[in-house]
Amino acid sequence: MIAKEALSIDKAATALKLMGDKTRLTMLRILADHDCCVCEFVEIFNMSQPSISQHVRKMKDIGMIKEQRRGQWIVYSLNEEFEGYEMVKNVLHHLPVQDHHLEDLIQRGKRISCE
Amino acid sequence: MIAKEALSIDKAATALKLMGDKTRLTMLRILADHDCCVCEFVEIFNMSQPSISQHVRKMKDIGMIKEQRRGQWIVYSLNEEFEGYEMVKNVLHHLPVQDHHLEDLIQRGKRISCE
DNA sequence: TGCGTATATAAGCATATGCCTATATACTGA
DNA sequence: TCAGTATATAGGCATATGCTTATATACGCA
Repeated sequence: MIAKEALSIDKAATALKLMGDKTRLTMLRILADHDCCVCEFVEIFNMSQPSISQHVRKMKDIGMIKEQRRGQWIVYSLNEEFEGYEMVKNVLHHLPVQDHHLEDLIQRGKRISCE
Repeated sequence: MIAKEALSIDKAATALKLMGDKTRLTMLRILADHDCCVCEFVEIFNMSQPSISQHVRKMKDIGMIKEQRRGQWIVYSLNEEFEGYEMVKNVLHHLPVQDHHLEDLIQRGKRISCE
């Protein structure tokens, strides 16, 4: 693996730095199982909407996640075309499932995206 | 895997943040194959000795790498006891081998550690 | 014991990061 | 077209980060 599809140190460091934030890392772990929109993240993290938007933007800017407009909402998901996708997936597999956040959303009637 | 040996988001984020720096990530990729001491890193990165020491210290502080005094030198290596060791190893496997740095060291007669 | 080499720590500085509030833009539906 | 909801951007602030130089500490050897 190492030789053929190795990711450059630079690109990997950029991706890892983004993953090194607790909020973004949790977002990514959620996205590994469920697409989400910004307003859902706002509910989950109890954080201002602009803060969430900025986190999302950073990950979108490097291609780590992708967006898809669905009516009024913009739904985000992991980008399988991302050069570091395999690495990201690998990392996320070491982390605990974050379904409780989604279940909480549903209970509060705040779940938007339908998959 | 996910359930049993999952790393907490907090701990993973801390580890990933440290890996998100190009210098430290390169160090780790080197350490995946070879033990190294601080003065070798100083040569490799062409950076001040205190800067290298600080990078090393951060990784040592969270247990990601370990030290072993060998005479005059302190040799660093990946810590297999580190809770996130598997994740770290996994990430490093996605990166290109950094042997050229070691070969360069040897050519310049600056290689210290013997393995 | 004292010099030379290796490493660590302290202090300072410039830049990066993450959060906030205020405001702009985009889409939906009446 | 206008109100309401969702998202993005701008600007500001406090803290974190990475680097440097200066200095302290630790070890090996004459």
